[in-house]
Formats: sequence, C-alpha cells, structure tokens
Amino acid sequence: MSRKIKLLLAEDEPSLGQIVKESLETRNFEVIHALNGEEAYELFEKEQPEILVLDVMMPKKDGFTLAKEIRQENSTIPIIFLTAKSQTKDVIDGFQHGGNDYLKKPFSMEELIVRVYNLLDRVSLKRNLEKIPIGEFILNYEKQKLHYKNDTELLTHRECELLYYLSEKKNEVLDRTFILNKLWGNDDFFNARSMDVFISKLRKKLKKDPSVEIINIRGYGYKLTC
Amino acid sequence: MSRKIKLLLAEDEPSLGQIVKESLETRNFEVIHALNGEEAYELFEKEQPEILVLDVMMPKKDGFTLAKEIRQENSTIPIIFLTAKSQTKDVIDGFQHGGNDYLKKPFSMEELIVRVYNLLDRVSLKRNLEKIPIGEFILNYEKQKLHYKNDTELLTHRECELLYYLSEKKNEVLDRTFILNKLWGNDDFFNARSMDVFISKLRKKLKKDPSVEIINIRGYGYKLTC
DNA sequence: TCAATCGGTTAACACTAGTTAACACTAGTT
DNA sequence: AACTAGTGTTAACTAGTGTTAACCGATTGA
Repeated sequence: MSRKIKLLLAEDEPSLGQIVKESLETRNFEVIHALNGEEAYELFEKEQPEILVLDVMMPKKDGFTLAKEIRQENSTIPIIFLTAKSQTKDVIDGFQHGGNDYLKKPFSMEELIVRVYNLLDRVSLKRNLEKIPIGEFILNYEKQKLHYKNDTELLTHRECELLYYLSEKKNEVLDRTFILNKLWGNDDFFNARSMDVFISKLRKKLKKDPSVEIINIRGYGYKLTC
Repeated sequence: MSRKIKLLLAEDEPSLGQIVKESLETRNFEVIHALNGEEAYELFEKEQPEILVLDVMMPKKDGFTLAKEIRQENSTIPIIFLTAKSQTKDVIDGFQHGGNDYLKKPFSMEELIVRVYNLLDRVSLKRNLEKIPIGEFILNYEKQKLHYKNDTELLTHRECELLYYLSEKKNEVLDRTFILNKLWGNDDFFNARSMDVFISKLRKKLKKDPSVEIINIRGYGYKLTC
C-alpha cells in the first residue's frame, strides 16, 4: 500500500466536516481537521500537509485570508476552496490559478476526490501496485495485465477499467449506468452496445477459470462472481 | 442482486445532505432527499420508503412533528433522527422507542449505516455465499445456479430471486403480495400474472425431485415443501 | 350447481443482451 | 507518406429474458 497523503481540511460545519473527513480517510488520506481559520493555520505549521481543502466562510479567519498567509510560506501547495453558492465569480477567479481550485457547495465526494488527485497529479494513486485476485486470476491494474498461473494476458485500457470496476464489487451487482457514465461518460444506446462487446471480450478472457463468471442481471447490471 | 432499499432522507443543509445521500447510494440504497419537513411528508406519501432519516431541526416542519404525522399513517416504519448537540436528552427520549433511534451530529457514516441495518433487521447484509439445499437440489444464489446430482441448470435472475425467497421460508407459507412487492415493486394484476408464469417455470425445473413441490395456498401464497 | 375468481400453462411478443465481424481511428514505424 | 498493429465503435445477426395474452382447470361461495 502506498503512503498516506496528509490533507488539511478546514471546515467549521461539524457535520459536514466529519463526513468529508471520514470519506477521505476511507480513501486512504490522513486528514487533519481544523474547525476555523486560525486553528487551520496552526495545524498547517505543525503538520505540514501536502494539500489543503479550505472552506471559504469560516469563523475567526476566512479561507481566502488564510490562503494568502499560507501562500507566503509555501507558494506551491495545492489549495481547494469550498465555496458557498452565493460567492461571486470574480472573487473566486482571483484565486483560480497556480495550485488552486474550487468547489461549490453542495459538492459530491467524487468531485472533491477528482480535484484532489488532479492537483496532486497522482491520478492512479489508489489503484497503485494493487494485485487484485479474481478467482485464479490476478489483475494488475497498473500494468493492465491479467495473470493466470503462468500465463499473462495484456488487457486494453477499457477492458482493464471495466474489469477493475467489476472486481471492486465482487459478488455484488455493478450498475450498468454507473459503468457507462464512469467509463464512457454517458449511457446512450451506442455506448451500451460498446460495453456489451467488452463484457463479451472479458468473459472470453476469464474462461480459463470456470469459477469466475460475469453474470448479467437484466435491467440492472453485472455481477462478477468467483 | 438484493433489491435496493428505499430510504427517505430529510436534511436541510445541502452540503451535508448531498454527501450523506451519496454515501448511502454507494452502499446500494435508493435515497429520496427532502430539503424540509413539508417536502419530506409529501415524498413519504409518494415514494413509500422503507426507512426514514430525519433531521430534527428543519425549516417549515421539524423532524419530531413530521415523525408524529407519519406515525399516524404508519406505526412501524423505522425512523432515525439526526439531532444537534444542543438537543436536550429528555426530548429525544420521548422518541426513543419502537422503531426509532437517533444520532447526534456530527456523526460518521458508519454509525448511520449500523443504525439503519439494525432497525431494518437485516443481519444478513452480504447474502449467503452458501449453498442452499432444496430436497435433492442445491441452490447457489450467487451464481444463479440450481444443481441436481451432476446436472447444473442456469436460472434467470428472477427465477433465482423467487426460489431464494421460497427457500428462506421452506415449509412455510410465503405471502403472494410480499413476493410481488419485493421482486416486482408492486402487486398489481399484471405482475401477479407474471409471477404465476415464474412459479410455473420453477415447478418445471424442480420436477426432477418429486419430493420438492411448490404448493399454492389460495389467496395467501406459496409453500415450498421438501 | 353454477358463476366468479384464482391460479396454471403455454405461446407470442417486446425488449435486452451476446457474439462476431467490419470499420474507423490512432499511434508507432519505416 | 505509406504501412502496420492495436484499440474501440458500429452494425448485423442471434440468443435470452420477462411480460402479456389467451385459454383452461380448480376451488369457492352464493
């Protein structure tokens, strides 16, 4: 497993802060949670995080002011601002450069994660170096390779992504539209047919171990069993 | 596939609501999100969720008032209250009974999930990887397969679900409307006829072992005997 | 006993998914 | 620029699944 990334989260709403913290932790971040701007600055000094996620509206010191101060010490650390809907665009634009990005509330964790990884430029962090067992097979996501005993088969990027998502939900149903949106961007007719083709290809490649199957659940999606 | 559980979430803070919704969705819930007490009541009527998660402090109608109204229509539906730290214990205690539970903000998703499952009384979250014996047959729910001696028959998803529910209540009567609501979503005429067809198909497949029978109890449902 | 209702069975149908091959496009190579 | 290999999309055909319809028998209550 790769090293945890230390992230400073400054968010004063306790409920939201707690859940964002937890979600990031399950994704293998080490989260330092500050409840206001001043505390955030102290924790930044003390903990030296790699990336900051700052709520703009906070008691004691707002996110922008905090960012200016931190930038004097560290001009490269990536910062993501969490802004309220009411925030005017031009104020945000003033901070839209360098290692900065922003996210309007309400946001989804997926959006936050994507931005975090983009700024860290470590897109494939979570999938790093993982050897995923699928029955007798071993999937190496990084190398797009599928091992079976002494054989190794190369997977294309699409095949690999698809199998990876299936393997994440082993023995559970993976939603059709979820895959389509995730991998193809939308779930229109043609993409759906394209996916069918890939399912077909994967089944062929997974035939070596008869205990591994991709089962269709009509109208819902697929289930990888092993 | 294990059908999605419909859950009504009433939470007025948009950021928190969005993230709780998303987290529940990744755990395979169907989440109906209401932004205030009135909307929550309307959605409760319309969507008929299985469980409610209500913020206590909400605009237009607070969680407790809402719960009282809903309890008049449905005295058994599980309700989880999300309470602020300031909420006094005795007020909460007034609602601590029956299918109720509460959770202090800030809470973690894990805590919420545990309470949801507790109230739903679904211990068997991950469905049996186990092989279910039905007379001389063995049902493998995961793989949708029905084994008989050396033969293996593939079941469709519907067949498998239906047989699974029957096998859970072996030698007991399984309610018609229960199956219909569980598998088809509602118990209208057409779905009922559709189910008849599936019962018919299953009987055909179960013929190999004459000791296994699906017996109809007119007006009530079916009994799988073996 | 007879109509009414419920459930059983079969087949037709509509729709979804599976498979294969042809095609278009990209990137790398000569 | 031409050639090649690899990848993903589109198309055409086939197979599988669940719903609807039609017809029938069984059970029930008036």
